[in-house]
Amino acid sequence: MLITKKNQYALRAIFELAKHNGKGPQKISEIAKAQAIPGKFLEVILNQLKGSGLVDSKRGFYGGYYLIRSPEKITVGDIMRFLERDIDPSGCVALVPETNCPFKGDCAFFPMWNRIKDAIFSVYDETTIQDLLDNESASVKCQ
Amino acid sequence: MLITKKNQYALRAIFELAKHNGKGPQKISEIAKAQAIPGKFLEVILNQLKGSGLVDSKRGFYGGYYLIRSPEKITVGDIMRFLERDIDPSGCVALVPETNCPFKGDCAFFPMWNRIKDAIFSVYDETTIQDLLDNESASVKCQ
DNA sequence: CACTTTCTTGACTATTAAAGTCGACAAACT
DNA sequence: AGTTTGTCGACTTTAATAGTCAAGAAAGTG
Repeated sequence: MLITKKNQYALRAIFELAKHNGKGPQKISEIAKAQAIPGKFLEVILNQLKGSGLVDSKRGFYGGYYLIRSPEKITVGDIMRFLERDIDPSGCVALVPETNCPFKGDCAFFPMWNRIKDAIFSVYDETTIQDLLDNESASVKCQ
Repeated sequence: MLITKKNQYALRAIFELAKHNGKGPQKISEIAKAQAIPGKFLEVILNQLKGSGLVDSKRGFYGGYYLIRSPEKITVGDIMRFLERDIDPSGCVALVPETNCPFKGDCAFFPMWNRIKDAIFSVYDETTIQDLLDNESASVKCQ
C-alpha cells in the first residue's frame, strides 16, 4: 500500500471541494457521501487540512468547507507534502520507515530512495486539482 | 511507509549475496547478521525469493544461498516486481489499496497513479545491484 | 553409519500503524 | 430558543506487517 486511505480521502475531499468551488461552503456530510468517505473520519481529515492553508470552514446552518485557493493553483504535491509534513521526521527518506536505521552514514540504497522520492513528487507537483477535474470530464477509465 | 521492511530486507539480502558473489553459498545467519535482519524472518524471505529465479540454495554443512545471476544483470525492478507479483491483483494501480474502489470506471486519479507507478519503476529498473555495490564503495552518506 | 549443520515448511503469534468511532462542546444561522 | 454544522480529544477496531516456532529433510563430516 503506497498511498494511505487517509491521504486518498484527503485528495478526494479537496477534489470534491474543487467541483463545488464558487458555490459556497459544502457540508462534510455532502463531501463524505459524494466521495464515499466515512463521515466521522472525514471530519478529522478536513480539520487537519485547515492547517494547510488550502481550505477553510464555516460553522452553522449554511456552514461547511470551501477552498481558499483556486483548483488550478493547488497541486497534489501541496497536499501530499502537507500530510506528510509531520510524519517520519527522522526517517531515512520519508519513504522507508527506518527510525533507527542500522546503516546510518553508509547506506548504499540512499541515493535510490532519494531518486524515487523525487520521481514521485515530480508527478505530484505537476498535477493540479484542475487537471484532475479535467480528467473526470474526459471520462477516464479505471481498470 | 512506502517500502515495507520485508521488501527492504529482500533487497538487502540480495545486496549482501552480491557482495559475496563467487565465494560459494552464504549462510542465512551470515546474511542476517551482516544486514541486521531477524534470522527467522530472513528464512521466510529468502525462501520466497527462490521463486524469482535470482537466487538458489544448498543445504548442509557448506550450504547457504547464492546468486544465480550476476549483480549487474539484476535490477531492483526485478526484485520489486517479483515481490509484488501476487499482491494487489485487483487493486487500482497496485499503488492504492482499493480492492473495491467505489469509482470503478470513472476515476479522475487513475492517470496520476499510473504515472507515479511508472516513475517509480523507471528508477527501479535502471538501478542494478551492481550500482548499489558501487554506491557503497563510494561511501555515500545516509542522512 | 551416527551426527551435525543448514535449509524447508507451514502454521502460529505479536506488533503496529492505519482506520474509524464517540460524545460533549462551540459557533452560526432561523 | 432551537437547530444545524463544525471542533476536538480520546477512544476502539481492524488489517497488514513483522516476526517466531518446531518438526523435518537434504548435505556434508568423521
